[in-house]
Amino acid sequence: MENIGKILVVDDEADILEFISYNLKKEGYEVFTAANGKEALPIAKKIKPDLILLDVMMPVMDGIETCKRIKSDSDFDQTYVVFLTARSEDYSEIEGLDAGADDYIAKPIKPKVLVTRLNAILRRKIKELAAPSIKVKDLLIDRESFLIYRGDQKIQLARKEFELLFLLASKPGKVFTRENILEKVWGDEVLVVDRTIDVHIRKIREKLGDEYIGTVKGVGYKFEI
Amino acid sequence: MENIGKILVVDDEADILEFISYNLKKEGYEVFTAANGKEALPIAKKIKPDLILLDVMMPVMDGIETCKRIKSDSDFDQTYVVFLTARSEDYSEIEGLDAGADDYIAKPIKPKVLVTRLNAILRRKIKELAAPSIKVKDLLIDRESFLIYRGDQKIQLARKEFELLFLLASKPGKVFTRENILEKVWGDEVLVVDRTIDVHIRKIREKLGDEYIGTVKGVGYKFEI
DNA sequence: AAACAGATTAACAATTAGATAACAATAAGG
DNA sequence: CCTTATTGTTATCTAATTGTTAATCTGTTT
Repeated sequence: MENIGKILVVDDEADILEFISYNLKKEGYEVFTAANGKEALPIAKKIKPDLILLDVMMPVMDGIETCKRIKSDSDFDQTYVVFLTARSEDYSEIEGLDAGADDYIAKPIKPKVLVTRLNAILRRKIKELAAPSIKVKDLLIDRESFLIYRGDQKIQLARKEFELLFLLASKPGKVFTRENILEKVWGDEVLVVDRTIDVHIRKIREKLGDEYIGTVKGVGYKFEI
Repeated sequence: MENIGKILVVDDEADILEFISYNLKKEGYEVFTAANGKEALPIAKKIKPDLILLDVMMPVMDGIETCKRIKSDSDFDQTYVVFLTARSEDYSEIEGLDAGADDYIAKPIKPKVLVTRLNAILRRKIKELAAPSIKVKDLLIDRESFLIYRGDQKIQLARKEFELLFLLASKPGKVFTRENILEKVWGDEVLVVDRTIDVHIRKIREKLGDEYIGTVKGVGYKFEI
């Protein structure tokens, strides 16, 4: 569960703080905590979290206000803000998104949901920050245009195919297990069957030729060096 | 049956404690015991067990709570937690896995099942922690790519062959008995005949040459230093 | 040297994993 | 809303891996 990402959790209730903290740590995140907005800001400044999980209702400085301050600070351009909101206070949902939040999660919090959503958000972020293009062998795999260049030939892959190739090519030679691939390309919200991967591999091979992706029976696939 | 692994067993019933303890010791594990969660934590802190076997229903501090505390402590990142749960309380199964348990075993406990499951779990763990590549003699045995490099020559082994070579090479010079090898490479769920190992050894020798794996008659095989 | 124990080896059988094709469901675009 | 492309599933086929058996070989012991 090698997972990158620092998360700052802000809530005034110690129980909830602990509960969330525990669940996120389990997932492999580095977790920091603060009891209210006022406390949170300096901590955030210091640790530069990838994501801030913010309770809307807090004494001293509420979530909305905190979010506004965060979002107006260019230090936090790369930081996602996710609100925690009681289901009934749907008004805060609106206002929260107005204040610049990237997502919100309703209480009561279910660990699975929490983890899944945050994983999804952070995966998106990581992907955006990832190298925009990879050069391997005679290929240029370009995220910007979602095209594969070989010499002056342009090859168009469908999105999933592209992501899959991109993953394999990100570490040529390394064997990725199907589990690996599912987690990285599909994410853990989705449930797809192993054969699906095989089929996408085949599609890629059809378009590019067989020489790029190798099969290691009983283990997985790799980009051939 | 030189088996690595420290196990802490936590249950309030002395009978069960003794029963489990006896069966695990027989298997070669170092076994420690505690009567409840409160007792267990300091012991766990001290001995750093590889696995904690935790009864769900206990006075003083129940399994779920204990598990949560364990899992929120980074000291125990490398520790597996397995629940013991009466079949009927299937609710605890859910909650237990939520609390971060890695597996659970239903009572009534059958020694075979217990031992088999724990072996499997610990084997997985050991594999995860294993070095990704081994250099011996003129070989580089690489888990990332599942390839053997000799100079700039790449040699592809089938999976079982690879695992077998990897095992032997993980401790060059040490003689592994067939029993050893079966346990580590095949796992004890599977039942294969001894000659199978011989055949795999032969296949490896065919691909790599005879100079790497030595036979110690009446004992087993080793990687020649 | 005969008898034995254990290892090697070849030939074969069983199993399993992956490739592939055809199809179904879903999403995207006009 | 219809059409098309993408994405996902399933069933079948193929090939490689894995496992078994039995004959042979090697070395040891008596």
